[in-house]
Amino acid sequence: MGIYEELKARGLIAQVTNEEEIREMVNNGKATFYIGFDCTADSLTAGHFMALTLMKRLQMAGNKPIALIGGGTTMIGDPSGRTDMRKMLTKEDIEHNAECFKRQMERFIEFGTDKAQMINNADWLLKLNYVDLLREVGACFSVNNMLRAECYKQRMEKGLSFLEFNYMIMQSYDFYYLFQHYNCNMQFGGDDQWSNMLGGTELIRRKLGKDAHAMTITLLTDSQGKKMGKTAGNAVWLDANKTSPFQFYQYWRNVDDADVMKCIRMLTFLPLEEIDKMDAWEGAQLNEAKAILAFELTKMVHGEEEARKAEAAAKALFAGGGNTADMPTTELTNDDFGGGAIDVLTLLVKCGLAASKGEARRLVQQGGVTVADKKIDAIDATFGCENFTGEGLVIKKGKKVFHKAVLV
RNA sequence: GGGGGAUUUCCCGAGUGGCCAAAGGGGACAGACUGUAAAUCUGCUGGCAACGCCUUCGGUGGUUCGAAUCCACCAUCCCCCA
Repeated sequence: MGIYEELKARGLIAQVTNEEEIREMVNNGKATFYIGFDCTADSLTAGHFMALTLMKRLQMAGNKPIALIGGGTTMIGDPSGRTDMRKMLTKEDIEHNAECFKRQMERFIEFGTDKAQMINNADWLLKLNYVDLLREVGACFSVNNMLRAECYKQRMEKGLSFLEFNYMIMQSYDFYYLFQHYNCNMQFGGDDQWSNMLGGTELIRRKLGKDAHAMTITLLTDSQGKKMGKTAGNAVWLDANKTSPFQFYQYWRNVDDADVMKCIRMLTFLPLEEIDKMDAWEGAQLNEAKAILAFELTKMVHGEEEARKAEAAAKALFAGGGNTADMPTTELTNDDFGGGAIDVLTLLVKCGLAASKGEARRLVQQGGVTVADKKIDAIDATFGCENFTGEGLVIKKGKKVFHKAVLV
């Protein structure tokens, strides 16, 4: 089975410009493809992860990946799939973010002369001259067509600034540029990028009379149709400081039944035959599939050791037992124990388990707080400092949030 | 450039002088049930030294005993005409 068939079997392919030609290219390692990453934050997210795995898969099949850091396009802001305008980032922020992206990608994909390349589109986009650009590529775009593009649809109601309207042109220009200077003949991206990507192939055809290809990756959505990789509106980050390996593990450990197999298929590198066997699993057995998913992904992102730790921590917490070693910990000092003791509410706030004392109070009143295996039912409960020495005290908020407080 | 409309708590959205920390929904969080799942039901959702006090309804000033609500100016966005 060729890589193209494998991608298809994994459900990764959403749309392609020309299936026959693309299959031929990628299966024979003849593609030099790029995926763009706009640096809107200082860490990649679980959403980018799929693109990274795709890069890796294609690289393993002999194709040459180009990771394009969007130092230039981020200055504009992609309006695709958004209902509001992105916050404008400063140049300094963008450069900082680009650096962070670079470091994370390097850990994951092999870069080097004949391997993968990393390029920043700031190198050419920021130098563009407005009038020259208008004459060179502006003439090739039909505003009528652009307005019909799916990526602008949502914005026709709420308003679209001229700045963002130009995003498609910038992205198209990238492809045009890479095609000429890096022999890049294919672009990959999320399915929401389809119209932007077609802008590129169209530009190349018009300007150079040559064919370039585009393929989109199925967006990873849950059974409700929402994009995955977010918890409570916050992204699941690949940076261990922003989302700890344990939290990362837990995110995947807790996906819906309906989504596990899809995630395993799309995100892990487990052989397809193995996955096909797992397809028959149902009910509680899916719990095991979730553990596999979580372990595999944590291993890829944070390394095997961290993955084992996260797994062990999860087992210890949910299946009973002690291991508190890898639990998020708050260190308290004697100052926190004014009269030799600390009250629950303050403790919860100190540990970041509640944003305010009011919230802490609610948690306790609703029976959501357990300290050292005892449910706390009084909001005025206090704990003496002697409880926090040594191993410290384990605080449990709800069913899944564990935290440890120690006196130092 | 001219005319009209909008801006409310995490989000959507009611509220048009006191009864408003502000309806309703969504989301989040917690409880029950479970498999660390979903669905369902319940509670809860500004802060605090808490039957009270403080901060919030785009911004700044003003009218009033009293303003999310009225007035003025500013900002941002939308619609119509150019």
